[in-house]
Amino acid sequence: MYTIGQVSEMFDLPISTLRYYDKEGLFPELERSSGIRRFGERELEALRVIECLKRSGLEIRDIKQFMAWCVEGPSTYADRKKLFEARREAVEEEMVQLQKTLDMLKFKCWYYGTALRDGNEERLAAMLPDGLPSEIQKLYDNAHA
Amino acid sequence: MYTIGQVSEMFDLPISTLRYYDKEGLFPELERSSGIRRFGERELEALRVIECLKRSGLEIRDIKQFMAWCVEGPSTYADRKKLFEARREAVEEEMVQLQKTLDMLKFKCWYYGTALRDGNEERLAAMLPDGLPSEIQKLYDNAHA
DNA sequence: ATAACACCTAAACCTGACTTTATGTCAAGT
DNA sequence: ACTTGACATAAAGTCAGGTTTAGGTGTTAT
Repeated sequence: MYTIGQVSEMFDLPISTLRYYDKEGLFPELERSSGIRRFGERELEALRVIECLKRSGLEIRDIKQFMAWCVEGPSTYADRKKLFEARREAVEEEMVQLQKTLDMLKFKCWYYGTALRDGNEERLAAMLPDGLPSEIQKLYDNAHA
Repeated sequence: MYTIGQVSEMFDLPISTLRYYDKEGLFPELERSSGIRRFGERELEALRVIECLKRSGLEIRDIKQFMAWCVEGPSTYADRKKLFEARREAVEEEMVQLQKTLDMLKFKCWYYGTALRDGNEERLAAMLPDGLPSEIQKLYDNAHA
């Protein structure tokens, strides 16, 4: 069992954040001894899941719902599975978007590298929108698709 | 040249958001005729860049800085290039994180699919942390790395 | 015994990115 | 003339996700 300070160190999260999560119901079975929170393996696993669901874009209130399902037992397995499937789809879509973003950024890196060497954007302006070197053209097209 | 309403439709952004961007200095050379904003090709390209930089995680105030550099001219090519290189690194790192997140989500999908078929988590508990089917073990390990 | 720590709560505060509200201008259609 | 619709502004409001503050408890080191 760990104190809030130890968990804070382990997960590199401010103590205030852990207390906030607790207040929001993210550790529904957290134990206390004379007022002091005692974090067990259950709460550590909860934190791993919280970080995962947060990165997937889920809001705190929905993470709370998930934690409530965990307490409720086997009758909620289907709900929990559906939640993870939905998050999986959301993250896959997000990665597609990020790949486009990345292509735009790579294009802009090339663009300003070229502008810097040329000292102006005149040659570049003449190449747009489809007279670019083929590797660069791919980035440009993908980013603007 | 387009009105704010036309741009709102083209980019599927609320008019209020476009006015907010303008107020924040994201269209530093935006023209007006008798008080009415006239968006030109310059502003449309600015909006494309804004969406890209926002998806990369950049804040409005830093996007404003970039737009100011664009007005300043060729002397800021190096700054602009550095900005895009930094965003590129940030997005690449974000994709690594998202891939881990995705592996965790896939693992949880499998986990709850199995729990649902079993009706409980007992068999699963016995498999953790390293007696999982090898495909699943990979997801689990990567997610927890 | 007193100071230093680590913990506790409730409530106020903060930030970023918008959105809403209240009010007003102006051109076009009936 | 008057209503409608698109535009404008300034200022206030909203929301998520924390963080900070103010005040208190309980154990340990000097």
